[in-house]
Amino acid sequence: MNDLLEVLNPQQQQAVAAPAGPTLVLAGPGSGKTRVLTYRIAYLVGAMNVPAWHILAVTFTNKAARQMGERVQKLLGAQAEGIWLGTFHAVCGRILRREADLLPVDRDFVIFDADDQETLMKEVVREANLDDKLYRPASILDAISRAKNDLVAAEDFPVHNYRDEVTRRLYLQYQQRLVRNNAMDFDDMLVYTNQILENYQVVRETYSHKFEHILVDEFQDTNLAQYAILRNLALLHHNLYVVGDEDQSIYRWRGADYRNIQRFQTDFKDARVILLEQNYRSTQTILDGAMAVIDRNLNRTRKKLFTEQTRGDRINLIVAQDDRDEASRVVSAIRDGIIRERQPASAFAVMYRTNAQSRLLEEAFRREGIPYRLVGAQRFYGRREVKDIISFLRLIHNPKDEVSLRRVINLPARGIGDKSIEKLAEAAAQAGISMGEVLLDMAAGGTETGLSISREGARLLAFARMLHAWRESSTKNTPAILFDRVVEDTGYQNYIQDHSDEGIERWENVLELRTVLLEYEDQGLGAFLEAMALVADQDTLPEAVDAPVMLTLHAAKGLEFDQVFIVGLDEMLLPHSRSRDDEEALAEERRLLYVGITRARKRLTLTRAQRRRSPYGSYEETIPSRFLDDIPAEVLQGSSRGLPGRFAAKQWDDYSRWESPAFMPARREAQPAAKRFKAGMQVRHKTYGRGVVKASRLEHGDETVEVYFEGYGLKALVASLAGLEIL
DNA sequence: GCATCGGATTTTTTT
DNA sequence: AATCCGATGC
Repeated sequence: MNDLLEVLNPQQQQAVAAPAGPTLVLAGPGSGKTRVLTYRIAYLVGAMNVPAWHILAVTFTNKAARQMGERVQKLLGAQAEGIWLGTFHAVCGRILRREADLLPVDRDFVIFDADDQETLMKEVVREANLDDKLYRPASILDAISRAKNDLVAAEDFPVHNYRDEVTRRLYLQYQQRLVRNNAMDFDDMLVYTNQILENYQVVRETYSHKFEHILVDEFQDTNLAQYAILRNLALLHHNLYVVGDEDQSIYRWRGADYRNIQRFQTDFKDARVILLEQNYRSTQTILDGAMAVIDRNLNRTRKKLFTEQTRGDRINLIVAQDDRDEASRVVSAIRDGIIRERQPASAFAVMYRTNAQSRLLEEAFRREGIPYRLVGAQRFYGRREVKDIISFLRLIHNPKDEVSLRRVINLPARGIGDKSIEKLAEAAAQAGISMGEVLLDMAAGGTETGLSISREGARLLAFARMLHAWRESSTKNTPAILFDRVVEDTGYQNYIQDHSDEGIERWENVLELRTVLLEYEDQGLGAFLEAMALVADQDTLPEAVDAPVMLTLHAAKGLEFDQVFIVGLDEMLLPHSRSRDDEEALAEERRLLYVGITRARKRLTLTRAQRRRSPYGSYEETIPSRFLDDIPAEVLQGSSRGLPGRFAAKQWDDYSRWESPAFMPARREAQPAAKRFKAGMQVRHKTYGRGVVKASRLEHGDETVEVYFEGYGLKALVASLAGLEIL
């Protein structure tokens, strides 16, 4: 055990070997957080003799869970047997299946993903005779989700205006529908788990007795529901060990509340607090840039990140002509790194704010013939054909799943249209059972509903018999055999293979799904479906592939790369336009950039484009991200910040409301009426040193000077900002 | 019941 | 630009 501690610095040792009791580890980026967590687990088992099955470790993403699992396995081997380690949702799923008797749904409940939720909500809205333009299902669901994250039940939904009143009604309806579908959504998993812990003393005691030690990663991203669960689980032993960094809280929109860190310290007065500040990842230059960005945020504990590494290269700034140019410059920089500098391709990562930004990058990579890895985005599991097949399987597993039933009952087209489906729905309503159950009843020869006599009944009956046969098959055969039957019986291959390239790709996806299914031969269909619902972010490519990675800033959390490119440092993108009038949201955008910057080990490149194709149509001029202003010139190199556009009078008017007041002063006053510089002048710049003016022009009410600096090359500088000294 | 066409509508991040 | 929705015609 002692050699375990030897490789750690004093703070890490203190954290790993902390005595039992509530503990809060505030860990800056790259401070060895995951290491501390895994070693802590090893320490509990090895030094404190805690059996692994008394330990619960919770993470946010599957990626993090997998990573931690592997490391713990390596440290402990067989001793790790029995530990509960997984995402919040996976852990809750496990508890809920075990305690299903206490739920309004049965053990075979399915988990509705965002698509399913929207389908269901659309129906609820329509049923309520409301306009789905006015009450957009997505936005209603958003409100409901927020309520659930705050543990607010439908009955308690606060009503301040008419819209709230409507939302409340829809919330109530939606919950009812979920139960009727024997389903729950992601948020329900947390809400239900907390409910049974709160309401049933036996359950609470069982689990809080079982989990002597609870460890939580990314604690700053917990929402109230998650916090409540943790508190209930830790009730008996109080051994809640949480690791987090408020500066990396980036899931506010999902209900995360970094104030849980403060809440924790209030609820557990005796909590030990340990600070990890030494960074083992990045160069000091990168850390300086990161701190300069994050220090602008208020209400936080200021941390001083330091490293023993060298200063390293400056942060590179590329200002591209337009977004396409931006993508190709990033890709050619990566190509140079791979070819000229002989860096492994997987040392590079490109990060962006929105998934949509990956498209141009993909195209650029393809133009250069460089293979790449795309994390998340147009997810494999989101593909239509994949969802189709999963819907069949889900319906077989849980016939009450009406969303799946409606999706597949006429797929491929078998003459069952809206009319027939409505008849079926009516029959179900009258019999007081679900549509799927009506079908199964029909297949079994039941005449209870009298549906099978009518003309459309014949077609329904045919489908019903198929469903019935599949159900039989599912109890006797492995999931893969069932899968084959479904595909064959429905003629699904012919349906999607329309001889186009796309059709072939679709079919390949179906086959790919089958290979995933093979891994669940032993665990069964239920486990497969649960994994499908919860493992949506899974990368579809094996990690071993040596290729650059493209991913969102959100997906980048917890990862690190030698060379990081963050693209799109423009207003509207980063910070994103949606956060424009919300201080808190803006602070979160800043944290997002901070997370991105601190992923870099050796080199960091920030890029922006002067023009961008708007998602709507034509090109639009951009404004440089306000965050660029915060990075001190001493740590930057490359293009000028591309600032001229920012002060163009016209744009200023359009976008002035964008600027927070604190950033506005001084700069506008400095507009010169005439040129101060002309070609040939010797000047001095505080970063670049001595240079010769090549050209100067008045632009957008400011003076842009091109200066040639020894060792840096030609730079375009804005006179009012650059602080050029004429020699 | 189904296919096709045209018009309207796109609001970020993920378990 | 791309996708979704609805209306129309077969």
